[in-house]
Amino acid sequence: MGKGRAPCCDKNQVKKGPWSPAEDMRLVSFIQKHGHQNWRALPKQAGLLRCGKSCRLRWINYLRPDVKRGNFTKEEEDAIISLHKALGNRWSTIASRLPGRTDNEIKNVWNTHLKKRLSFKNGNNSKTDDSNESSTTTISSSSFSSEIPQSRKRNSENAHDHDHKQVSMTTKKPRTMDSIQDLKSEDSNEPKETKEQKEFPTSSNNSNMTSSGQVFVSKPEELQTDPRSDYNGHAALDEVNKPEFPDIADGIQSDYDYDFWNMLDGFSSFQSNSDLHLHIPESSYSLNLNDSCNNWEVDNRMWLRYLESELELEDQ
DNA sequence: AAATGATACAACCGCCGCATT
DNA sequence: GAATGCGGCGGTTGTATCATT
Repeated sequence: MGKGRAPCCDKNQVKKGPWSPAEDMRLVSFIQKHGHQNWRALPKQAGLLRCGKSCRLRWINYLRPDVKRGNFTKEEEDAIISLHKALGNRWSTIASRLPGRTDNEIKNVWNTHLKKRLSFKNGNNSKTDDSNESSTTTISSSSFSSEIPQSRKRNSENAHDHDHKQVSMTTKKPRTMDSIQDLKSEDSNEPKETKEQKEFPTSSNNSNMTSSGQVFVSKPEELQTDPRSDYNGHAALDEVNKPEFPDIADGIQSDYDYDFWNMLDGFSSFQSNSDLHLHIPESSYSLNLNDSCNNWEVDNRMWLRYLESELELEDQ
């Protein structure tokens, strides 16, 4: 290979930085319909001005239906610690043992909490940070469980007019995920990590996908939005439905209203009512794609409709 | 109230390994 | 067997937010 690798995408033609809600919706919508057999081709097909890798990453780390967010339990942390001891920085392998957790997230937790905590425990109380950490050791486990988050929760009133480029990074809105988590936790005890993880060593395999990558819908609640900003939901929905997405790089103002998240929180009820396949057991993976396709397409439409109605965006 | 530092985490980058041609 | 394409992985960076001074 003397020529070196061709870049995976034309860096000048792709958008970088945080994902806007509209992009998220578009990606979710596309994957729900078509799966993700080819990441490289996906952005084009979906009308996204993104690198395929970026799409993949966004999907795996954030938009996947079964991605668990926040609320690292003590057990999970302990598992990470012991797995890291055994495996080292093989985050994806570690992630495969922790259903719903992504390698990226685990990596972050390790780097920001566990590593410090361990070094402190090991007597490396090298001072400030560690002592800090010690006082917040509760944090590490519960930092993700809603104690700390309180403090880190975005304050919707603080709206400065930030460039929307930080939307997703800052719109973690982690706690809104709790509602999902509740739903998910219903079957979180399923033998996921046993069979699945042996067969599917990578973190991406936790998702409710068929072998072709098609996905049983979740609500795009995972969408990162900025509660501070005044999101134009209609625009986002329009974008999703548009065949082309030419100006996504600049055209989408990813501004959500904080209420939007509350609304999404409430969505769980809708979801359960509508039999949305938020958390399909592994056995469902074997379902015939065509059979399930229509169902979740309908679900998807239902979700969009619900969203529109909640946003009062229904066609008038 | 403002400035500064620390923290958290989403996203990017580059490399590697496998599959295909 | 070599070249190429793609997905995946791990390390690192950038920046919003919170805490402290």
